[in-house]
Amino acid sequence: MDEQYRPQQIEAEAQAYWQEHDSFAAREDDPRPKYYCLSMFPYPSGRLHMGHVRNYTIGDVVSRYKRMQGYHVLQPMGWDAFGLPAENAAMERGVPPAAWTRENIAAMREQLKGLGFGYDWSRELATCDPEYYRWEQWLFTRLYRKGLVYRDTAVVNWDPVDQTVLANEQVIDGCGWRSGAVIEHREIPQWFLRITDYADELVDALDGLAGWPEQVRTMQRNWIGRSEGVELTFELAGRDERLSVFTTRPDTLYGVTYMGLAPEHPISLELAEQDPAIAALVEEARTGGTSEAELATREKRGAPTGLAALHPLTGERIPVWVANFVLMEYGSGAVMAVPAHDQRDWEFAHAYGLPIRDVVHPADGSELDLGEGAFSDYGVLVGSGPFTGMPSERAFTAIAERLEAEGRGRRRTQYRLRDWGVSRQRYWGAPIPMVHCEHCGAVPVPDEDLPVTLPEDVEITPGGGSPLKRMPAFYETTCPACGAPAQRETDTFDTFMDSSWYFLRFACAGQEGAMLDGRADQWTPVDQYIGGIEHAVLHLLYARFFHKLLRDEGLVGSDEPFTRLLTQGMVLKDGAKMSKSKGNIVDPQALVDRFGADTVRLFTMFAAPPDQFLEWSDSGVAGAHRFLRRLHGLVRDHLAGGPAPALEPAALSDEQRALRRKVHETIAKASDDIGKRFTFNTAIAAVMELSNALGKAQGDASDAGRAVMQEGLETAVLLLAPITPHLCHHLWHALGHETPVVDAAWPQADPQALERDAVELVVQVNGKLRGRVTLPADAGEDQAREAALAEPNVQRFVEGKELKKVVFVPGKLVNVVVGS
RNA sequence: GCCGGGAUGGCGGAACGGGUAGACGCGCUCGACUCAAAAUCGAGUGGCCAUCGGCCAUGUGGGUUCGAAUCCCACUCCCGGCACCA
Repeated sequence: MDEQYRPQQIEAEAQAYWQEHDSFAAREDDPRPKYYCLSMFPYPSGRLHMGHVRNYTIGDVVSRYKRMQGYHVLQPMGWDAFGLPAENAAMERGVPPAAWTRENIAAMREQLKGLGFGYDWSRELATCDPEYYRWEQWLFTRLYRKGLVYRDTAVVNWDPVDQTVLANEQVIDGCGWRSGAVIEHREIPQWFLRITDYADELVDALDGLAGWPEQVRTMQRNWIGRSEGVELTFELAGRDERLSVFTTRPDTLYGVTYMGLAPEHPISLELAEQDPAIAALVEEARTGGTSEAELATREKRGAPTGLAALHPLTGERIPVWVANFVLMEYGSGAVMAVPAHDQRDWEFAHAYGLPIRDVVHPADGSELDLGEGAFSDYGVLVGSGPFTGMPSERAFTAIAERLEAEGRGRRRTQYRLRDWGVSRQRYWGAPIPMVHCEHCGAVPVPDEDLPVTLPEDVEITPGGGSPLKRMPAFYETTCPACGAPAQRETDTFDTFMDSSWYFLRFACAGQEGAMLDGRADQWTPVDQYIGGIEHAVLHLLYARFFHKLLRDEGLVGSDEPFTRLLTQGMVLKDGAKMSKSKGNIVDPQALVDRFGADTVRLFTMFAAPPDQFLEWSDSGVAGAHRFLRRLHGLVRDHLAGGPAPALEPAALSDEQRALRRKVHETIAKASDDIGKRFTFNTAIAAVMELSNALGKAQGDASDAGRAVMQEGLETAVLLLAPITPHLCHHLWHALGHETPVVDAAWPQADPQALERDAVELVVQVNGKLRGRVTLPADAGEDQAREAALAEPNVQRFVEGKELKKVVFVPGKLVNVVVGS
């Protein structure tokens, strides 16, 4: 064995071994139970960043651990290859997006291999491959025929200078990032998927996702936002139109003191022609970014219309205002406002001096104070005509029934979730397989004409919009239905479409005749999915939706795609997210080159539990490297003594027995940490403790001592094998094993080795630590109490005081409670 | 603004169903080796007082409990998502 730890050499050898033996190929005919471990595939931006390294190290550790546990593991990798950065790079460097993307993929693939991740590369895919996106197009045409796809208008960010649609991230403070022009809202026709048809199932099934973090399930639940309420209509005095509003609080109906209209509402637009205040609101609503965050943080403003709505139960005249916080896109663009019982309505009423009328009082009879804000809890109704005195819950039903009986409203379930707009006015994405014909309308591209291939030899210019719109060779076609000249759709799919089913395609690699085949159900659902918390809602919701669409197409048998989910935290440097603009980027490749992949993997897993932030530390990396060097040295020094004799547990000294207990405690701890809790950092800490203990025992050259050392070193190597696979591959061979560690079994703790004959109890007086006592492991409460009270320092604090009680926690502590 | 999360020594973190706060690592200090430095190895390391030992301490302020980093209430700051970044 080499005197020095040489990671470059060791890692090259291990990687060559895995490649030569095809160690990570997943085969369908393997008899072992399957385990599908999936990490979110990357956008090929050019180089791996620390977030990737962290994500993929977690996935690889889980995969290798499961493999050692006897599972047949599928761990694939691919590329989420469509997206905006490729178009930006094309503009900046004049390289076509396809060429730029494929170069990036090649570079990043090499980086992943250099990190030693155990992927089945034979299943690699890139979403920009026509053989991938053709099936997405195929599915879209199926969904179209089923009525799950429709065309409607949607608002986009329009840059009037660059004459192009901008993404939300390209809008900064309401202005275009390149042109600086004030963004305008434009309504354009787009394709939508009816995700709302699946809203109930998507929200109900969350309860069954026991392997998902509660916070992600909560976020998805809130995102879908199912709420029960009443839709009711208000007549307008002197006009034919009615205002339809939705409320989740019909019990507060008698507290309505004004109505709110969205600035884009037809009535607002009509009044704006006469009323400058309303016109200003309409103008403001037409400009600036369209993101919810941007709209929601605008200062709440409004203007009176002079119109009056008639209360559906009392006939009272209620003033109608145009209010910029009412969104046209949700519901009907109108709301009823109850300032006493809704915080936003309260704030608006305060700002404009509108009346606040309380109609619900706290159920416990406490005073209602509306001076600081609204009271939005349920309570008991007051001043509500025949409903006065009812609790909110009963009034909800009673008022809803009354409105239904009078034909002025109906109960309805509303969702915050909106249908999924999948059209993008961009070039670098999968073409939407539709043809627009003057005679036949929108016609899906027939199966035999798929894929609609994206032309790759293009020039992207700033402000030019999608080059597809300038390519007659692409868009000029004939109608598949009537044969007349027609135009192809030039919009492309949202890239979330691409990433919503890739995990299924990995299972069916190489299938040319269908989107999926029987292998999909053999491998999926994914047993463990790992990725960033930033995908908690959108990607993970869309993927769940797609899985159900594919199920209903008969392509998969399961209801949900991901059994367990691990959401990993971000990698920070100096307390901030790594970014080019902050100049705090750490390049993983430079560290791999300097310390080796094992060091980078070890530090990444050691520095924090996976779901928390990871604060980057250069000296921490050096520390991880030192540990590996010490481990290498321990094995080297041990082997210098020749082969170790067989272990005879009965013949060990007390010290040897204690060391061996440490070995088996470490197995128990690391197994729990890695297998159940995913706290790799504490598993590593435990192995470090073991390694420190082994280092201290190096002087013991007796047969029994060397046998315990051999067992201890083998254990350390096995426990670290998923985390630092290259070094462990090397050391495992050095320790005398013919078969590679990647195929070794995960060690089991020996219950006999774990036995102790004495325990230390902590003694507290009134909850404060005052001493410790050591007792036989089988000592009972009486014995513990006696020993505790006899402890000299304890006596000092108990002396002369009334003994009130003694709390005994077996194996842990004795708490003596005394009077003062 | 709305939804979700976080805050523990000089730093990253540990404490797993309320029971020894600070495991493990980094950094720092001292010592060994060396002409010297680096590397390596050994010892120490929350703050304050001290002889055994004590007092204080887990973002802030309250509460529950024999006992709270952990549970409850109210806040502060930081972070993720908000539907066209991926």
